[in-house]
Amino acid sequence: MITLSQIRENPEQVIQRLAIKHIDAIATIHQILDLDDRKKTAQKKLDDNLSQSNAIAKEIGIIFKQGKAADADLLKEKSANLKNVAKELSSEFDRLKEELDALLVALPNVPHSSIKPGRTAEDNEIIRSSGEVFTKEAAPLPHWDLSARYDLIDFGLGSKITGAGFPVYKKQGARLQRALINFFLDQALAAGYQEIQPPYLVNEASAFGTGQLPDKDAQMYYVQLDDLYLIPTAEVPVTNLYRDQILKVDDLPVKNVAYSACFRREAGSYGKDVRGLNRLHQFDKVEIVQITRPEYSYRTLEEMVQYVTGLLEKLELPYRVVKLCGGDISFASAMTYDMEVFAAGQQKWLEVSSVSNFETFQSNRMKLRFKDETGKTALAHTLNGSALALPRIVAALLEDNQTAEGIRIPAALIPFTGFDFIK
RNA sequence: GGAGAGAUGGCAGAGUGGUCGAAUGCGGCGGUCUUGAAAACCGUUGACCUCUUACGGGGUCCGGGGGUUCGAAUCCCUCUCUCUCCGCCA
Repeated sequence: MITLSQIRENPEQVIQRLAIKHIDAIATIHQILDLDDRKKTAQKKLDDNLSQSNAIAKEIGIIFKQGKAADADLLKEKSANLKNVAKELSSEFDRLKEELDALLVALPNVPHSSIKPGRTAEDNEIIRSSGEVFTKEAAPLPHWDLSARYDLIDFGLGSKITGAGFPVYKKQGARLQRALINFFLDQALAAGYQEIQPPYLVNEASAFGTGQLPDKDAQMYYVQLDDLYLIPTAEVPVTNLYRDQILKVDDLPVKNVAYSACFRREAGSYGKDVRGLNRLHQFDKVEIVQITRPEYSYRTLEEMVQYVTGLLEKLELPYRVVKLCGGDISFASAMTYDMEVFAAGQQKWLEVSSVSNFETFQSNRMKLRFKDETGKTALAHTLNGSALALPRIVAALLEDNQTAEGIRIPAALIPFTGFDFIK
């Protein structure tokens, strides 16, 4: 969530930036400032009251030690009166604090100054494209036809044992999937990331920390019996590893990579690009997470984009880098780049990675701080990105490398698959 | 799932209901000594909120929440987590 000091220091700027995300925050921001003032006043009153009570308690302690217990009665009465007042002051303070927090938690992150105020994905800015979009076949097939032809993925079987959106990978399809996971992890390791294997279920505090709660609770599967959420991305457990921590400067940057299955309910998205692997309830993803000092976070963001496009180049996939506009950027993000690959069979660009800088939005929620060389503590910046999401990569690999004889495997992947052709 | 024990500062580990934000040790930081380092010695070392231009105050925090009391790290209730034993089991 946005920090109070951010709002106090420059409320106009916060309002203007939120307008880029198409949020009219004028009333809310003024309400926040007003509540904050009232909260402070209430706190001062309460603190003064408690201070008096503390003094009296100490005095009574001394009297007791001197063995003059009877003399304490008057003070006791005085203290009791103070306590009655304190109760009211305290509940007033709590009420204001709750009201204030509720407003703060509901506000999305302030976008970076460079973010353009577009409405939809149509308005996103294409930063760069990798060369030509190739189509070797005259009439390339979509991956769902290819995976049926070569028996790689069985959607019907997944529906039978679970439901729609839970495909079963088979034979070379399953091996390709495993090869990609290993390839991505090895690449990340070589780039200096530390490997993590996180839990796939998280508690409420974790889901809140990265911003899934309370905003996107309909997106997560919830296990009611144990009050746990299935992770929609490894970002949630891997970032929350550092919740309530004060890191040393030497610990930064934290660079973690994790493979995990991801679970998304995708409520409300039925009928929209849901064919084949395009949108699933369960999918595999390798995620990179970084925690940096504020002054380095945007450099890190660019570096992460470079890293991800490097992967796409090794996979020989045509891609483009898209910078999201205000209307398309997520609740928690200050800046996001999407990487898209071209799937020849569908003649469509598919989003395979989303790399974001959250600045202090997540770290403020989870109290993730670092102590600089002068001994001052400050909120760290958090970033993450898919590197990469498997299903759409598989879709593009199948569609873009199809030939009449079968499907070619890119050279970089062959050591991991153990085969160079799908027949 | 059943029975028991526990949760204190970066770590280890004391703590009688009263001046305890908390002994002590280790670690960290600064200094003395040294050509330099180590050792030794001395000092210092939590987070958050808030008042004040400043100097400097006040408040909260001993796993979370609630209660008893003039006063709680210490007593009571409750939740969570950890450990030990038993049961079940990949």
